[in-house]
Formats: sequence, C-alpha cells, structure tokens
Amino acid sequence: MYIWGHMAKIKSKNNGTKKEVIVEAATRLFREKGFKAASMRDLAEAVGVEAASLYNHIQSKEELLQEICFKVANTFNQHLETIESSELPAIRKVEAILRFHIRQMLEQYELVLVADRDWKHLSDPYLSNFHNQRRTYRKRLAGIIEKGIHTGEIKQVDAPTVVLIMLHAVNGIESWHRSREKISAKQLEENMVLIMIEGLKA
Amino acid sequence: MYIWGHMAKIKSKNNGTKKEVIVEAATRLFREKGFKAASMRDLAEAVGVEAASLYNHIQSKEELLQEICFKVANTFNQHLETIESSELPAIRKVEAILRFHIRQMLEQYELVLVADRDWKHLSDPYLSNFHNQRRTYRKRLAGIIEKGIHTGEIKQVDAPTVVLIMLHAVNGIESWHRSREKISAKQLEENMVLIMIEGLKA
DNA sequence: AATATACATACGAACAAACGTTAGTGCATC
DNA sequence: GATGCACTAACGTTTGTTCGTATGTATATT
Repeated sequence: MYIWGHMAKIKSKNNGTKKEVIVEAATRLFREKGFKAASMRDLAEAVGVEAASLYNHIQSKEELLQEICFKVANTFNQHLETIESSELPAIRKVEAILRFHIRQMLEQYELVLVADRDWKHLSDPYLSNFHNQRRTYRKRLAGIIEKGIHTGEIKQVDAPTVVLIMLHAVNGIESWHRSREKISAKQLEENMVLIMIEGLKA
Repeated sequence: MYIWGHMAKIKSKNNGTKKEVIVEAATRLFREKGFKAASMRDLAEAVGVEAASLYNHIQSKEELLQEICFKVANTFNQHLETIESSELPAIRKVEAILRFHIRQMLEQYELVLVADRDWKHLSDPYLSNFHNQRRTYRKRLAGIIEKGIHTGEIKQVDAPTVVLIMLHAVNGIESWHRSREKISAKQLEENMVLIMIEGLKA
C-alpha cells in the first residue's frame, strides 16, 4: 500500500510529488464547489487519505489557494513580459495576449478559474500582493491598447474597458467546457479572436 | 425603539418591509464575501439585530439566495420576452439585450453578481430550476444571433460563443465599480456596445 | 375609557453539525 | 535508529438554526 514511501527523499529535496497531487485535487475541488464550500475532508477523500494526513504535506488550506493563485499569476505575468518586449505591432500584441488567455482557459481552466474567482479569500500579505499584481497586469495591458490607439491600429475606445471585456469574456470558456455540443477548441479560439479583435480594429 | 411594531399588519398582508431590508443587506453581504463565506451573524450585524431575530422574517439562509437568484432570473427573462416579440432586426435585438445587461450591471450589480456567482449553492428543487432557466435564456439569445447570421446582418460566427462572450464580458463592470478613475456609465455602455456589436456586424 | 387577548418581533441561550487543525501513535522504509 | 507518512481521536471555533421568553402594538371586549 505504501507506494509513496520511497518518495520521501524526493519530497525532502523540496520537490514534493504527493503535495502536487494534493494541489491538483484541491484545484479540481475548489473549481467545482468554491474555496469556502470545499472542506478539507472533501479534499482528503478525493486524495484517498484522512483529513489529518494532508497536514503532513501542507501547512494550511490557504496555502493551497496561495499555490494556485500565484502559479496562475506567474504564468500570465511571464507571458506578458515576453509579449511586451517583442516587436509586434500593438494590435498583434493584444491578439497574442487574448490567444494566450484563451489557451490557458482551455488547457488549465480549473487553475485559472479558481485563481480568478477565489483569490479574495487569501489573507493579507498574500491578498494585497495578488491584488497588486492583478491591477498591474491590467494596467500594462491597457497600456499596450492605448499605444495601439495612438498609432491608429485600434479604434478610439476606452482602453481599460477593453481590458475588462477581454479578460472577462474568456471566462465564458468555463461554460464551453460544460456544454454538450462543443465546437472544437480551435474553432472556439478563432471565433473569439474574430469577434473581439475585429471589433477593435480601426 | 419598536418603530417596526406597527408594520405587523402590513407584513401579515404578505408584503414584508423588514424582510426586504434583510434581503437587501444580504445581497450586499453576499456580493462582498460570497454566499458561503457570509455568516448569518454577519448579516444580523449589518441589519442591526441579533442573528436569531432574522428567523422571524425568513426561513433559512438559502431562502435569501433563492429570492436573489429568481428575482434576477425573472428580470432578464421578462426583458428577453419583450425583445423577442418586438419587430427589430436581429442585430438590434442583440444590441438591446446587451444594453439591458450593461444597465442591470450598472444599477443592480450586487444583485446580478450574486445570482451569477452563487446560484450553484442553491439546493435541488431550486438549483435545477435556475439552471434550466439559465440554459434556456442562452439558447434563446443564441437563436436570435443565428437568425441575424442567416439574414446576413451578423458575420459568420458561432452563436453560442457570442453568447458566452457577451454575457461574461458585462461581468467586467464589477471592476469598473471598484475602480478609481471611472469613465461615466454612459461612456462605459457606449464603449462596450461599440466594441462588441461592431465586432459582430457583417 | 379601561382591560384583556392576540400577535409580531426582539432577545439570550443553546443546539448539533461541520469546520480547520493539532496531538499522539504506529508502521515502513532508508 | 531515524525519518516520513497515515492513522484515530480530539481540540476549539464557527456554522445555521431552534427554543423559550419578554415586550411592544393592535384589536376585541367590557
């Protein structure tokens, strides 16, 4: 039964495989029920262990949420960095960022959704950290859009409003995941880009 | 102190003023903390009463959520009805529906957001009822869009995807409410319509 | 007009259940 | 013999909710 026993060493090497299992199960559970409604006993059952045993691998329920939120934040921040320092015209940058959000929502949607919906349940060193990162990310994205407006690539609109629309529109992909008659992921992406980016072009 | 005493009769006439106060406070609280994280003691404090006293006016915490969710559902269903039976061209219908969502989000955003975010915490007679209404609403909206595609008013896109984008994009207005440097509500509406409806036109 | 009756609503105290988490113990591996 | 991990038991809180009671107002009776 103790198939994980030999992993002990790896874990102490600061690379816990069992902890990753827990975080993954937590991600699924938090997405399904919400952070507050998901209990540690639910999570334990999903992992196949007693609730108390979880605490051999994690420090608290909130640590799980922190791990999820900042993993997502890092992913998006890193991508934004590379896009910003590229030589694309502004409208192409916006498109690339939109496509990245769509793909993350397609491939990692449980992670992204939990971070987006439940980050407010973080507590305060982490809460304001995350909140700031979020604000900064949106400001930078709005900056790219404004540059595109000045160069005449993008029609004259309020940049922060575009950011709101874009970032929230991709959340609709959650419903796509649950729907029965799905179009393909590729078609979904092209449709979203077509509607939103064409709506932006001057 | 008992200024509400004389309301007893009115309340027994099936029109509880105090209950409305409670529902309004609950709406604000649920929006702020989420349904699960908001406690009845929090709510009681917001109303200015002890937790036990709430139960002279309501039957359960969930009843509050029901009231919120179905109030919102009725509002949108009713509006969709009038739009559907109007003689507008399809693209104008879609615009009218989008504008209605935007205005509801501007004026009743706590109500709308709670219904949208927390309806999953309803339990089962109400849960599936609400879920069905939600699905039906989206199907009908997609139907209008498809009609617009056939008449050539709307460009060739996947209608359900448009619905997803539209309905989720308006949720971004929550961030607008919290933001410091707000553009006016009217400007916000026109920007959103400009971006989304122009992006749809053939 | 005074009194009795009914009722709506506030309260403090308490409930059982569920919550996140800790402590102590024993087994398995290195 | 040390370490890692799962277990059972239990902890102190917080949860939604109920109970019994007091008190104010409205209505009916005298």
